[in-house]
Amino acid sequence: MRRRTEPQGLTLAERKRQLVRDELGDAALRLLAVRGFEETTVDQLAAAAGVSRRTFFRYFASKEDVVISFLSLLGDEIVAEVEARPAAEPPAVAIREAVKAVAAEHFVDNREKAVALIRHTLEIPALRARFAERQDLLRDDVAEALARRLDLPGPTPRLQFTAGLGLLAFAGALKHWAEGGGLENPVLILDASFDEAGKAFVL
Amino acid sequence: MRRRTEPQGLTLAERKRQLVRDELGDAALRLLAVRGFEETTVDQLAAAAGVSRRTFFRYFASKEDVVISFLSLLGDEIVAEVEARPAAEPPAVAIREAVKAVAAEHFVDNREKAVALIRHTLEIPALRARFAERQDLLRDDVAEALARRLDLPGPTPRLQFTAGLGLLAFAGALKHWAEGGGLENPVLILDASFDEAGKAFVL
DNA sequence: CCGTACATGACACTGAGTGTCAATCGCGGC
DNA sequence: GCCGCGATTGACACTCAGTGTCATGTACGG
Repeated sequence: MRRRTEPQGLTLAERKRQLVRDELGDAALRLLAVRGFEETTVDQLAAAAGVSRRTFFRYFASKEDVVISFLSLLGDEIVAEVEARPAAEPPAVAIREAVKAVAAEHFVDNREKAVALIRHTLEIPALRARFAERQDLLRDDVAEALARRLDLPGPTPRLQFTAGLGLLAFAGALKHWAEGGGLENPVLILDASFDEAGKAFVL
Repeated sequence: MRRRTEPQGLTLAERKRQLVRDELGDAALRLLAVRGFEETTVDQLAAAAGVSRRTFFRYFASKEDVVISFLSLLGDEIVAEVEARPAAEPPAVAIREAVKAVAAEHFVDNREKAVALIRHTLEIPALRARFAERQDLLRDDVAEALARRLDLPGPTPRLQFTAGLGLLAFAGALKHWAEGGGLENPVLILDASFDEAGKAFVL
C-alpha cells in the first residue's frame, strides 16, 4: 500500500478511497495514450488499476467519467466562486473573475495532466459529447448562482445567456491553452477569450 | 443505378424508406408518452413500428436519434441558410436571420409534433445530453459557414462565439416556445431571445 | 425472364452499466 | 483481546445498446 502525504481531517477510509480514485484516473490516462478511448474497455481500465470491473463503476458513473471528472470538478468550483463574488459586481464580471480564479488555482501546478486531459476531451468524440453535456448542466447551475447573488428567485433568460457565453469563453480559452501546451498564462488567455466573447453579437 | 427517373423525383424505395422512418418516429413518440424514455427498449420501438430490432438501427444510429433527428435536421438547414445570407450582412445578423427563417418554415405546420419533441428533449436527461452534443458540433459547422461567407480560411474565435451565442439564443427560444405550447409566434420569440442574448455581457 | 442492387430479418457477439450477495476489512465498544 | 457494525470489495448474473455477418426476399433495369 503506497502512501503519499498524510493530510489531517481525513479518515483512513477516505484517503484510501481517494487513492483508488487517483490510481484509476492515472491508469485511464496511461491507457488512453497508448490505445484509443473506444478501444480501451472498462475491464482493462480496472485491471490496470488493480481493482475489479464492478469497483470501477463504484468510483465513476461511466467510462467517460474517468476523464471528465476533473473538468467536472472545476465546474463545481466555478459555481462556488461565482457565489462568493461581491454582490455589487455585474453578472458578466462575476462569471469572468470566478473562472479566472479557478483557472489560476488549478492550471499552474497540474499543467501536464490538465493539458493531456483537455486534449483528449476535445479530440475524442465520445468525451467531447460528455463535456458538452456537462457544460449544459453547469450552465443552469451558474445561472442560478448568478441569480442567487442578486437575490432573485430564479435565473432570468439574460442570466442564462451570461452563464452560457461565459462558459463558452471558458471552453474556448481551455482549448487555446491546451493547444499551446499549457505554456501560456491561463489568466491572460481567459481575459482575451472573454473580450472576444463580448463582441460575439457586436455588428 | 436507379436515379431520379421517377415522377416526383422520388423512387418507390425512397418513399418507402421515408415511410418506415416516419413510422418509427411516430411509434417512438407514442411509446415515450406512455412509458418513459429509459423504460422503453429499442426492441419495443421496433416492434411498435413493425420492423426488426436490426432494422431500427439501419434508420437511426441510436435510441436517442429517433427523437433528436428532427432537431438535428434543423441544424443542417440553419447552416445552409447561414451560407445563403448576403455577404454584406454582419455575422450576428446572418445567424439571427438564418435561424428565424428555419423556424418560420418548420414551426408553423408541425406545431404539435415539434412541441412534443422539444419538451421530451429538454426534460429527459439522456435526450438533453444528446441535444447538447449536437449543439456543440453544430456550433463548429455554423462558425465555419460564417467564415466561408466572409471568404476566411477558417472560423475566428469571435465567429465561434457568434455561432455559440446564436445557438444559445435559438435553444432558449425553442424552450420558451415549447413551454408555451407552441402558440406564440416563433419569430417574435426568437427576436426577443436574440435581443436578450446580445446583452449577455453588457454590464 | 433474369441478374443485380438493396432492404430486411435472424443470429451471434462485444461491451457498458446495474443488482445482488457473500467475504473481508477497519474501527469503536465491551 | 474479542466482537459486532458498517463500509468496501469481488464474483456472478443479468439487461440492453449497438455492430457484423449472412441468407432470404423483392423491386427494378435490361
